[in-house]
Amino acid sequence: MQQSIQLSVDAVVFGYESGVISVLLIKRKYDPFKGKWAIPGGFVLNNESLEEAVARELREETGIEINYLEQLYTFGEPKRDPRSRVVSVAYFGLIKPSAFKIFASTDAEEVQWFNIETLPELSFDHSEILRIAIARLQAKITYEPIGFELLDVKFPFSDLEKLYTTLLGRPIDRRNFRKKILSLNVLDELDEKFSKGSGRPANLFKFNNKRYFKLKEEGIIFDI
Amino acid sequence: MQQSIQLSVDAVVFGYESGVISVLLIKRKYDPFKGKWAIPGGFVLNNESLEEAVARELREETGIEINYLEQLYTFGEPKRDPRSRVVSVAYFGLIKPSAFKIFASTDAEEVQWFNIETLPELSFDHSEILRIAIARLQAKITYEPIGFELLDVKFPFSDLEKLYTTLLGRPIDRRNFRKKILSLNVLDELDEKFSKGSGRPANLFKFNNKRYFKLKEEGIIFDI
DNA sequence: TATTTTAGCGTAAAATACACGCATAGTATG
DNA sequence: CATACTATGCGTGTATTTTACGCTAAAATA
Repeated sequence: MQQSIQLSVDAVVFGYESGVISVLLIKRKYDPFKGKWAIPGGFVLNNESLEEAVARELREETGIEINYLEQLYTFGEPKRDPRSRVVSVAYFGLIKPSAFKIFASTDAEEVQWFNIETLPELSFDHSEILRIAIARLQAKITYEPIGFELLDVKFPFSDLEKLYTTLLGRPIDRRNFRKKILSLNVLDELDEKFSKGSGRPANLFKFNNKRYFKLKEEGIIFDI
Repeated sequence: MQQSIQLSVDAVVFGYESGVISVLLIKRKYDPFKGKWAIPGGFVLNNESLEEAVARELREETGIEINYLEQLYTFGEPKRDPRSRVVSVAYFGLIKPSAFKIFASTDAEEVQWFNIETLPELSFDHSEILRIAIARLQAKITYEPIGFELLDVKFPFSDLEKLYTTLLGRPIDRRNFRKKILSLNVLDELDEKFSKGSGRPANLFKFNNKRYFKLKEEGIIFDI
């Protein structure tokens, strides 16, 4: 018997801006689930790798170019797509929403960032995919430094702190957090001050790419 | 253009016995790579889930029944199969080799346990798959208790210790290891002694299933 | 009975995590 | 221009965990 399974890829892209974690969704232009929100994605072409496929679909549907997407999980329940058997390899990425202008095209009627606290109803099993992606994101910050992809190039320390409190969903001791992060030696302190309104102006920091990515590869486990 | 991609599953099954970690491989009966060793696996049927497919292939080719296989990674490079485009979802499992009698059938001409230190040349990109699986196994023991699946029901503490030294590839302090593991409260000490040759006989332990699986779900991180 | 072998307990030192006080450098206000 | 206010950033003591390692116990073997 001939196998008749189709293969797709999906991209869960998270963004962070001033205390809010959001995810990029598209409104589907065609059936099934026409007019409903979904994770960007689509079918893999015969001669492209999975990574090429997911980067292409993301670019086509949302306008976002992302250079690093990590494989999340492969979803293959026989009935997950009402049309036919579709197995989907989900990917996972982080960006600064401000760094890209999003625009809908091809299969997407609309593109929008959604706060992960207030998600709309989703197509297919995309709620499940998103649930797993959010769990991965939260697990990730306990074994990898995160921030480079989500923060501006230059940022005050409090931005990083806020990112972590948001991701962890609980307050952290500012003083101990600072000590721990600085001891990792992945931040370079700049000679620039930054002030937003009242309060003592903060020094700006930037990630030291080399040490940052070295640390990520080593997979440092650090409890916050 | 019609998509023409085939979907397969592969199962990397690790076993442990007296200081040796091994992996289950089959010798391929048909081309491509006829007569070469490979990870067990095969094509997904139209109406079965990925988990059902991998369990079935493993049973058919090797005789092993395994109830828990964890998804490892999906491999989708266009040229990984010389015949046509085949994307494969790889799974990962642990068993006690002694608990099953292996026998080759269907696509397998032979089945055999191989010490992971002395692997033969493998078919397709299976060396790459195995490399990733071994890395996962080694990472896993630092954040999850492992042993239940790999040891006998009743075992002396030194068996667990030996398993860990083997997996970690380095010696560990026996006294501290014992304290750490016992403090997890997943072992029940039995009133049975066990002696293999000279030396003081050891008490036997067994895993307390309930607490063991509870701990696994919580995903305890413990440095050895 | 002495020796060898493996099991298993305890304790001190070092490292790390945790809690929290307070000076500092700006802005806002009367 | 003094005073309050706000957020940054440094330091220090204490609890907890990790690490190192000494030593006794129980059995097989010589």
